[in-house]
Amino acid sequence: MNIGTAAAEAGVSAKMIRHYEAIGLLRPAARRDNQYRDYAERDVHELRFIGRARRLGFSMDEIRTLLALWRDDARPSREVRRVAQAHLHDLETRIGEMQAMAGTLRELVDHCHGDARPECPILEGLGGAPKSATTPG
Amino acid sequence: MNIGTAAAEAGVSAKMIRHYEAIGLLRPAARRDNQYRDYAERDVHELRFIGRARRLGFSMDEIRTLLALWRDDARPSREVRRVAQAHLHDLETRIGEMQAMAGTLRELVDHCHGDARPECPILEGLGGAPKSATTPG
DNA sequence: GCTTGACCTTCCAACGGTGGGAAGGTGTAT
DNA sequence: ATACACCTTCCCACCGTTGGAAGGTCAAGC
Repeated sequence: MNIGTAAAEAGVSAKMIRHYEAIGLLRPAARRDNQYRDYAERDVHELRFIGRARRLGFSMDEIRTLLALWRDDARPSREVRRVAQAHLHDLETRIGEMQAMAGTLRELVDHCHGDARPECPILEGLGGAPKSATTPG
Repeated sequence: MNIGTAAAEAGVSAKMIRHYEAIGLLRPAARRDNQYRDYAERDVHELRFIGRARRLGFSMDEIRTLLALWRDDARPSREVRRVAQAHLHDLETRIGEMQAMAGTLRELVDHCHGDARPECPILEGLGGAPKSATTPG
């Protein structure tokens, strides 16, 4: 199966497949006489694994680890769980940070009239005084 | 004031200040005789603006727009609000996507025993069948 | 045959935002 | 004088992905 077909079946771009191979995430694909990469069902399976992991936000390094565990029939599920949980924690942290951003931003947006007048709490919030001390009385 | 001092006061790295200048986000800084960049209070003010906007997740392009509006005393607050709201929407979308990721991941993690046994719903979830059709009965 | 178009190959560069570091000049304190 | 902290410009790296150039190959149609 050509790289394009494998890509379509796995839900990953051909470009990315070559990239994954280049960075050593995947073993070099088999080649036909014409140098075309040749993929079998099990390769597609692996690519699909990568695609799903990416879609869950795992980093390439994490995926590298997960792939190794996946290939090892005797891995302890403990190790897989550890990787996944670490990433989940990471995700939750980032979500929290973004929610804080969004909260602050929403507050600013909510206080802005959004009309033709120049007064704008958003810009004031961004450019305002750094410390609450030197506010003139 | 030297770039390091300005950086410290504004909460932005000196490296970044030079970068912002290089990409045209900031007007070229004044130079002393020794070629050192020289910053005044109002420059620091501007840098602080950028730093805050970055911390709220605005892109460089959005900040470029916001800076222009900020400098224009006659801008309609409507325009500022539009930019901020668009970014807020963007943030919320991304938060939603990450929450979806986290939700799926948590489900997988919760179903994994996480012990010495190799059975692992996490890997099964990542590598499992793509379509519900060809499941052998 | 010969052309067209879709596919494949490798290689190189870009994005956004930040940081690291080299190689050299300058300021200041002792 | 010497040490050290700071400044300058420059180029490179990260991450994951995409785009394109320049060329080879295959399958179709006429």
